[in-house]
Amino acid sequence: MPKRPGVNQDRLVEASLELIQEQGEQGLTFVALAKKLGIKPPSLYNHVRSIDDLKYILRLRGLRLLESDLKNAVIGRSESAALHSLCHAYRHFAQTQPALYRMTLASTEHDDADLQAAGRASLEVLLAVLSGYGLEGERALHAIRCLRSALHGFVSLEIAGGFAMPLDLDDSFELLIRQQEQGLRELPPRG
Amino acid sequence: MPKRPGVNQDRLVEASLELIQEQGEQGLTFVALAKKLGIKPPSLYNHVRSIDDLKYILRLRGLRLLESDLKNAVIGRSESAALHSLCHAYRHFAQTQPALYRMTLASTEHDDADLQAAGRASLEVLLAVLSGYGLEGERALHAIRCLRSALHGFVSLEIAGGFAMPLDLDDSFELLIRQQEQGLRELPPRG
DNA sequence: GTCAATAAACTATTGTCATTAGTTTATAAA
DNA sequence: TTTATAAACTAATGACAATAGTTTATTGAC
Repeated sequence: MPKRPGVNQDRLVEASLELIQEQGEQGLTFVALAKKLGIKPPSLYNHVRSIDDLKYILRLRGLRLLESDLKNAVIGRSESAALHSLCHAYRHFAQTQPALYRMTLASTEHDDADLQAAGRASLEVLLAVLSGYGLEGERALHAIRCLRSALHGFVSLEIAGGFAMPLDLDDSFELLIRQQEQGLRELPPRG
Repeated sequence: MPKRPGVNQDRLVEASLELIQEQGEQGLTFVALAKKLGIKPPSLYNHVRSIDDLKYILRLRGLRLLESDLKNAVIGRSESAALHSLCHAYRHFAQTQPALYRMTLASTEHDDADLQAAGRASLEVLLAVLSGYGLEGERALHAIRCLRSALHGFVSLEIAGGFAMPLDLDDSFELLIRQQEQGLRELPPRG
């Protein structure tokens, strides 16, 4: 029973993604969004509860897109091939949608169940890859934290312009992957 | 020739740090800041050019504090001891001043020379530690990028609440350090 | 086809910001 | 004591999110 089939939440999210793609997260305002959709700002409240609600929706969307990309990257691959493909997919996601990536990883008090579930889904993909290295249980979870840290750290520094030295970024990233793989093959002893 | 020795830029920065410590970056407004200082918002423009200018100043302050902490952490230490101490200092900084850490690493179009210099200073500390591992030149720079990525990734995920699994974070961080050290001792071959 | 229900748009308004312009005040030096 | 000026002030503007209340268009029942 849709009454006026103009704007719906999907179109709203789509337009929001375009906005942050063009102007970054700070370009995402109800004024700009309404203009892009051809309606007045207050009408947006028929589709989202608030601008924070909209950002939450985008965050969730980002997490799910990322998980989808990661899953596609490892399909039909295992061990080293899977790891490399996954790492490149992760970086590619952040490079092509930097604003969405930033929002996805933004901290929030809104620790929602859906949000956690979406995050856990990506974790499952990593776990599957690590099982190919014979890692399971707590050891695997600790290892995943290290891998996630390296990936997130690299791509967030990269899209923030944090790597200033005139040195090939692809080379650095390849080294990072090799180091991670080495860390998985021979988990260093305590000490 | 100070005319009215009330608020100056140092007190302003100090109050700003308290504000973001208490309420996060979004709690940093000229209204709140002026109230904390006992003046009216427009008076703040006698000490900073804009709120973005203030955030730039805080970013710079954060970078310099971080560098100072890192430097102190490695003084009188070398190789493994230096690396461990440095990593823990890095994490400690982010844990105790999460909002400032977040701002420090925030992306900016304001790619200022002072900002770059401050960032490079921390890099020098890392370089000094790596030289103890026999790493120099481009190899050292690539290795630094990996180390920075791991550190930044871990602490930013940690302060964002990104590690949801019920698993000791200190243990994960220790593993991360050991993996990084292993990566430095035996730089993995290409392929 | 008419009409009631309602989703989705609208107008008008409020409150919170950052920011600017112009004015007053207090201090330091002459 | 006077003067220059840094640093406060008042008043106002414009962007934004958000709310209240109103209108409009479409759907579905009759």
